[in-house]
Amino acid sequence: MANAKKIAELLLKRYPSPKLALNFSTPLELLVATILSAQCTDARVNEVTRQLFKKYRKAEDYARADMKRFEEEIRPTGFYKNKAKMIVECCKRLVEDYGGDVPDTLEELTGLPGVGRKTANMVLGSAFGKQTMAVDTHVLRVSNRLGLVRSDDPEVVEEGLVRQFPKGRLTKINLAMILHGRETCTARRPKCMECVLYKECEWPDKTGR
DNA sequence: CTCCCGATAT
DNA sequence: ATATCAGGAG
Repeated sequence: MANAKKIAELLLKRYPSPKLALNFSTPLELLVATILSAQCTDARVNEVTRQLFKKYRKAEDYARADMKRFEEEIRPTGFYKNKAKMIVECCKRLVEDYGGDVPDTLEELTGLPGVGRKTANMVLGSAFGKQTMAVDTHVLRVSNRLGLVRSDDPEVVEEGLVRQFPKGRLTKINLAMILHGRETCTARRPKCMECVLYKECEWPDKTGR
């Protein structure tokens, strides 16, 4: 079993104040941006939301959106028909059940259309200041390579990481892991030689490059 | 399990 | 040419 305490310490030293690369200023904006980010780079999401957030400011705005127009507005993020439907349906529900506000519990968030566990944890952690571990593709990969939790089931990884890391720093560690996965422990050609976790890592395929 | 979707790195 | 990119629904 990998040394979670040591890994957390090194990770936070490398990323002292890690933040999401997604641009947002409200829980609703983060919710929309996170849905758009599925299988898409954060840079592209930010390009799209820069325009989108000027036009759609409240859940009511999305709930009333013209589907065809909205699909075109988010098209570059891919999966645009699904995402458009998810966001609009989700916001209709926000209006009907939550007075247009974004709820702040895991149960309520995952009950919304288009909102899975990863999206819910991301919103809770970065928009509501709660301590959560959102397991996306980066966290999944980094956790498995390090040997922290070996599973391809995001929920299993989440529970394992929550158990091993200090509760009060979960969100920071979460964001640091995401940055580490994006910049260093990349899916293709990870930069093992510049990795601050090299000595803690149990991955057998560490390239010598 | 498949499908949704386009762009980019390798 | 193929894997992958801040996933989730049916």
